[in-house]
Amino acid sequence: MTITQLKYVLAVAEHQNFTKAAEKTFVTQPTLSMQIQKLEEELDILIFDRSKKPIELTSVGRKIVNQAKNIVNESERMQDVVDQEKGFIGGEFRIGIIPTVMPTLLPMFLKTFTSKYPKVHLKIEELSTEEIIHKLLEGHLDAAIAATPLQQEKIKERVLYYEPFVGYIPESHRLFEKKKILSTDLDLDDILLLEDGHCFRDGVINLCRASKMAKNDAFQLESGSFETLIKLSHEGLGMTLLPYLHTLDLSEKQQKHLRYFEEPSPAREVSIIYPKSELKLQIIDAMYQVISGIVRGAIRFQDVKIISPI
Amino acid sequence: MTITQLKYVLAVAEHQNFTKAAEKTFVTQPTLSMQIQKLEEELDILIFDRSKKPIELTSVGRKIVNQAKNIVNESERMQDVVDQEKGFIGGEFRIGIIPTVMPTLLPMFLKTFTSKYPKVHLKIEELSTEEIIHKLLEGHLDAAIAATPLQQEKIKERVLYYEPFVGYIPESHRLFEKKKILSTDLDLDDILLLEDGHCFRDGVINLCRASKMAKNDAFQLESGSFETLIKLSHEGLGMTLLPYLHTLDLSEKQQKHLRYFEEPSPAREVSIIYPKSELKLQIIDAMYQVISGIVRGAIRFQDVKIISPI
DNA sequence: AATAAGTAATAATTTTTGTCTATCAAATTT
DNA sequence: AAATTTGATAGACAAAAATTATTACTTATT
Repeated sequence: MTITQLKYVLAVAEHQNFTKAAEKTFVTQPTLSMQIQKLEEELDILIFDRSKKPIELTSVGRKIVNQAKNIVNESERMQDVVDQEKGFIGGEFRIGIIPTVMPTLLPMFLKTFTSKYPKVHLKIEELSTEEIIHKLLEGHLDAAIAATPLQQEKIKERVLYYEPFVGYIPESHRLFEKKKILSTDLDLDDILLLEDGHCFRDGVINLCRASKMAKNDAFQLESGSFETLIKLSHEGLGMTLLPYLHTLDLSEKQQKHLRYFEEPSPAREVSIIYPKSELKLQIIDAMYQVISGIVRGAIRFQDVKIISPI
Repeated sequence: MTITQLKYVLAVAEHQNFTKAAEKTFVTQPTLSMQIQKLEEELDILIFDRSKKPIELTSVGRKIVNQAKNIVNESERMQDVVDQEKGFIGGEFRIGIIPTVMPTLLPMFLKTFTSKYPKVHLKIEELSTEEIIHKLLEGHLDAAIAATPLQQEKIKERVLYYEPFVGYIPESHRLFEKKKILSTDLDLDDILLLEDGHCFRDGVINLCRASKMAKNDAFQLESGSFETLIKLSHEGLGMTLLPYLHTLDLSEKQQKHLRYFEEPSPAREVSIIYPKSELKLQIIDAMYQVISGIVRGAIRFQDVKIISPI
């Protein structure tokens, strides 16, 4: 059994076709046929059911593919181990970002980062906190940006910035006339929330819980984007809360609806998180430096009270 | 990079000597030299410091060896995956057993098991619960026998038997005259305990805690074996508690000092535990059958109250 | 200091393996 | 029925891995 053979198996399993898999692996089709046959012979099982069109995995085949993924994955980390030691900043870097951070933070640092570290090939994915934790632990991500603290034993956190919550209040709302708002002013029943799965939603709920136990009505409008929430808010359906960086993109007209909290303002903690194995720590360091440098200009320091995202 | 090269690296790292490693891997020494050089060239680092005698790993080398272990380990599991599917019962089976179970249970089932499943090559290690959990998760063990429940997310448990605690009371002791004892009779301050690290010790402490919060004196005799505890007990240093199976080996004279608990007797739950990946499930099944069959004859069913081992 | 033993690297050679081109056979599509 | 797609097979060849033989160096031993 060789790593090459396993890669061939993975390619064929993915494309369900020897010829296409051969192209992708830059060898000829007979090479794949023979090497896979050799592996099947060695293990004394059939990995593929070639009678089906397109080709299918056998039931053992599926398990073998899983194990092959493990092996190939681990083998690809060998180069990371070496890069780590050399202090080389480059190679593939897979990073996950939660949806409520993605659109504001990404444009801010992406250009700077890629021009400063051209050898790093970024692969960015928008993922929920839950998916991020899972993928970090499985080794499918090198790092992620998420709201913290997460209290995950095998994941390290490095705080990038504290992002205050800002109220967005429609003119009809009871809080519109106030200059500054307090967390005790909030009532979960008239706050528009993001849909389930967003940790910013959970943060808001925690914030309200902290002041008073507001009952969550069965019927409540929820949306996947802040833009929609703002529009719904204008329809008089209630106020909403935005993360500070999002408020920077609003029109002047919209800015008039913003109401900041009295200090200490409730805020979310946004961190770069990564597995304790600390592979690619140099790239993580580099990204930390770039992002915190940029955000330092965008968020003035203030006294905040961190709201848990979970 | 090939799996073979990694195996060569591991062999040299283990023996700190190319020639010996070559013998162990059944190739000639130049083969190792060349293949390892090739790998070093590919990764563009030195794995071994050949100037030292005996040869040493470089600092990158150590990390590479770690990663190589991962890869080789995973690759060796491929055969397990296949065996699993074929229902083949054989191959290497690495099992860990806690010290307080080892001497009583092992002789009971070992003969039966090996004669029933001659193709299984058992590798048995005596380990603490902590070490067992660690090794199971790292893939260095296929299964283990330990006191449960452990509430480990990634480990499955299958109860083998419930083993009552039995008091061993010296003649001078206040409880010697009682026919049956109660957990409320116990006082941690006059019970001889195994030394730290044994989960049976923790079980006893939990049992006493459950009845009353006895203060643990600073000076307390502790030992690594029940045999010593019994001797110490005879010296009038206090009573002790034994797991039921241990009491079967005692002399008639010693048996006179045994005092059983009123039902429901406190007991420990002993289980065979294994990773959720469930490789080698057939062998685990087989072992479960053999052990629980044997123990069924040795421990009569009774009403018990399980004491947590952690 | 000379010699022997041990150890890893190197060179030359042989063996094995991986890949390629060319071709075939079966299945699928037109 | 013909054409196309797809995977298996055969033979040739190059690359890679392993072997034997040898060298260079270090460490013990006399």
